Amino acid sequence: MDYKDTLLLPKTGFSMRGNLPQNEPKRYTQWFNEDKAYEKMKTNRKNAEKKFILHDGPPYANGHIHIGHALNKILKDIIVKTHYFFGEEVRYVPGWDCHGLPIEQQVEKKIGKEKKESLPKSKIRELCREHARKFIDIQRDEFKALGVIGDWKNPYMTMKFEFEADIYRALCEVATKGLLIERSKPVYWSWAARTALAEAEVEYEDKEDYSIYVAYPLKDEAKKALEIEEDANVIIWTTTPWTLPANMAISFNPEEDYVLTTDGFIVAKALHESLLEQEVLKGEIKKTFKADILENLYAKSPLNGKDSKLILGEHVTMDGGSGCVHTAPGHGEEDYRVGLKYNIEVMMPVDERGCYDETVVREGLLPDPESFVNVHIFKANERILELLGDSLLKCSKFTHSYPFCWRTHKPVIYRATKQWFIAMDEETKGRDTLRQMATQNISKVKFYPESGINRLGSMIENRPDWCISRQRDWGVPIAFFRDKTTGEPIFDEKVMNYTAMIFEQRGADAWWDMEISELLYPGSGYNPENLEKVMDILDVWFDSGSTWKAVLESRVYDSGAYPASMYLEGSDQHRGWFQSSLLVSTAARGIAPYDKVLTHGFTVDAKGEKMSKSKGNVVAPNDIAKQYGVEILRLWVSLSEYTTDLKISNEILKQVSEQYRKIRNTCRFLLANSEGLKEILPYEKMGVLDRWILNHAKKVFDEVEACFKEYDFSKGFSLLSHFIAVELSGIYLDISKDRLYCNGEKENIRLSTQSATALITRRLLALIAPTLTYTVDEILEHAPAIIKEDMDDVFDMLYTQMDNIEVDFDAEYMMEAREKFFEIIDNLKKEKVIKSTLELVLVTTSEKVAKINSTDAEDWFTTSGIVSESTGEDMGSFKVGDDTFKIVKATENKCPRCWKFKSSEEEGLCKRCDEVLNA
RNA sequence: GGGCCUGUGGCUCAGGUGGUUAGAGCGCACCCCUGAUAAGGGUGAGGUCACAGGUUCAAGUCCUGUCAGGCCCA
Repeated sequence: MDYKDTLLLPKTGFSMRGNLPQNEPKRYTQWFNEDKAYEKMKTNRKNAEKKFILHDGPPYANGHIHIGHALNKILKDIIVKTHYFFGEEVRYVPGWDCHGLPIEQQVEKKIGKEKKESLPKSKIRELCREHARKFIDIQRDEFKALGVIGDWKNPYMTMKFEFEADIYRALCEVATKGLLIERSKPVYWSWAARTALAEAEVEYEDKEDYSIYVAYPLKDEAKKALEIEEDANVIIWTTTPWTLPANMAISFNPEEDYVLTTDGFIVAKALHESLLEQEVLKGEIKKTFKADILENLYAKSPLNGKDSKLILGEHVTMDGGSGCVHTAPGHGEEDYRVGLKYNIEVMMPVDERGCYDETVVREGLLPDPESFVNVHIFKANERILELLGDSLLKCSKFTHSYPFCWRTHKPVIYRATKQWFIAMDEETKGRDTLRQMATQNISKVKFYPESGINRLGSMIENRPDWCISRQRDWGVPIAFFRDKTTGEPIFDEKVMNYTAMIFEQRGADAWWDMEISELLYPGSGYNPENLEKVMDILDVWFDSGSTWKAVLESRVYDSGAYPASMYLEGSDQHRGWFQSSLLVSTAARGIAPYDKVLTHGFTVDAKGEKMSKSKGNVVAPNDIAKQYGVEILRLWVSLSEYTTDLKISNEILKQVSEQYRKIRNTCRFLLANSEGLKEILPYEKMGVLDRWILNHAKKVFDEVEACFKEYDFSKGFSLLSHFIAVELSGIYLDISKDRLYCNGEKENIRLSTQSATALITRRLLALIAPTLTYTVDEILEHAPAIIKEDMDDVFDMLYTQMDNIEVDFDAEYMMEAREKFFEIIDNLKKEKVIKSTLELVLVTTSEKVAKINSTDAEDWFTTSGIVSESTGEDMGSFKVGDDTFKIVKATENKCPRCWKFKSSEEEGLCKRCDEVLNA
């Protein structure tokens, strides 16, 4: 007779394999239908004690998403859900960054430069808007395909009218605090196109230039500092003679040695030899000194006799030239920076066409200055060389890589123009400086990982004033009026409020479309004739830096509150969004916009190298979803140490798939084994093995919970995986089979195991739900009532801690015994002496074993008995402490039903099975 | 070149304030089961803790330097 049918074998509709790539999209579609999942999450936690608000950092609305986006959004989703399944109210409103140069360039590429220039600004902006909208739709679908849940029905976009108005309002707040200033700063300038260029609009090409060494005589004070009477000249080197009229200073390296030569020249010691070889000078070293003794003294320009300040700068290198750097703050980024430090005026004698203007006359920058006015700078080089006369120590030509305009393909120049800045070090209206306030605010933020505070802190400490103006079309205008007669901007609150109101209704396009008279509120008292519009737009970092206001504070979004609980982005955003948001929020409100900042690293390939198209090691999220399933990608995120670089490759994904399979199958078995249970057995009626696993699970789950609450998912999942593989699947489920399969349906011994299984399953599912939301949802569909309770789907789940129950079971001792037992068993099996441990009986007088119920004890080792003495054939023995365990062959017969060797007669049922069948 | 960070078996990760033969899971090899079966179980082999110095009775753990990699600047 086949007794198989009399057993209570596992039964479940939950399949072993998930067919994730085929099945995931269907479930996701249901979740996102009418934002059902997100709405349910909001409803279920209404008025929860705690609230967690994740404020989304906006991706740029251009292109498809890559694996980095996927990591970012999945991690956000896991964190939001972690808070959710632990019982908190959550908010997550995703958003997009829409303005900025890359989109403008895409549009220009599409319609061509000529057409772009002929179209009205509002038309171009409309095309940019279309482009952004198209990619927002694409990316939104791609993010949803990753199972990321949020307010997809009403995401934020920085180009929405209300949003543009709020960005502008944030700017007004900064202005009102007195932190908005105008100053000249050099930018890339295409004289051919008469426009400022962004970094991305510059291409490098070869260009032939002069290489000249020029002598600048020291003034008396400087000579005195050097303790010399005779004349001495600082030698500078430059490739752009035309910038010499704007020379304001000479920079020395503060660390390096400088020398005075016998022929009266001053150069860096490290370069003296090379200058001798080039025959720039002939003298030997007469005196060595550090440049700080010359600091703030003067040399004289050989061109115009004006003072040139001697200053110190870290940017001065020893890899060429003379170690004494010609410094013209109007014509170079580094020159400008060091100039700021020494309070040096920005001289800018070149107009937008690249010609000298009246400045050269007014300031006397050249001899016979009138003859230079309207002369193009590149045509002035030769005349300037001539004017230098004997001061020109050496002149040659060479070819080097030089920035060119990407449209006109003409060389560009650095040219100082008026720009808008947010002042870092201005003490206005009785407040600390922005830098001080921001630094203080950082100290109140909790960083994950903690090193983030150093990174953001040192950036705030060292950054220059924030230049927020751009000379572009696709952005929020710096919409201020300027008084034509005084040149002063008008920061009148009523005027600004009215402008903001217009933007809210018509978008920022109004700034281009409407007349000044229309933009002023009726009865403002200003004369439109005497006003002009500032036509610069805002740096897009200011846009995203304002999202705390435009999203968290806005009534347009159900986004939670300001400040947010957390900002979460890649570590590159220390430079970007974390900083811009901190500065705008601190400037406007005096506080940081976030309580916590969490950063993740970048995705790299198996070798730890960055992904690039040229290397061909790029992994696309969609390919992973199609090959492995989104759950695998999500599990990869949870298993990875995200604070550092994250490696991803086929091998790694395969490994993650194995882990997923283990989790899935264990859950399957858990479901199958708790099937049919009506209610949880009271703890005091449970068997010792069941009490042991409950006790152990409690310890593990508590620890996992603590890890997850600190966002340490990889550690939490390691603990969980270990528990699932070793104690749960490896031991407990294996040793429970006899009790579950062979005993009667209503027997306590069976109900006890089922109860422990159900209690563990509920918590286990809630712990993995933030990561494997899809899988848990699928599990619940097939879960028996005792696990499912009144839940409709995964979103009804709530994690609760397990009860603490005591157990009189020395797990460490019993584990050791089990390990030693199986060491011997392995040999017995390999030697073909036995096939199954059920053929064996253990003989021991161990007190620790004696106090355990004998059925539980034999199940622990999966043997047919544990006795204190036996006459069976000796198969080996082992010791735990002082206790001896002897392994012997079972002397009774194999029960055809339960396979234990406990039957008194051949082919006869054992006592237990007999009772079960005849009950 | 500067700032921040990372480097433990094939893979993913543990290793408070330095202290026994460096741990785990996965993978791999071998074996068992066929009543979780495109599952389950057992045993085992894998590590110069990137490298080189130093501090110390003692260093994966502290210090210095080098190399490799990442992000951000210049």
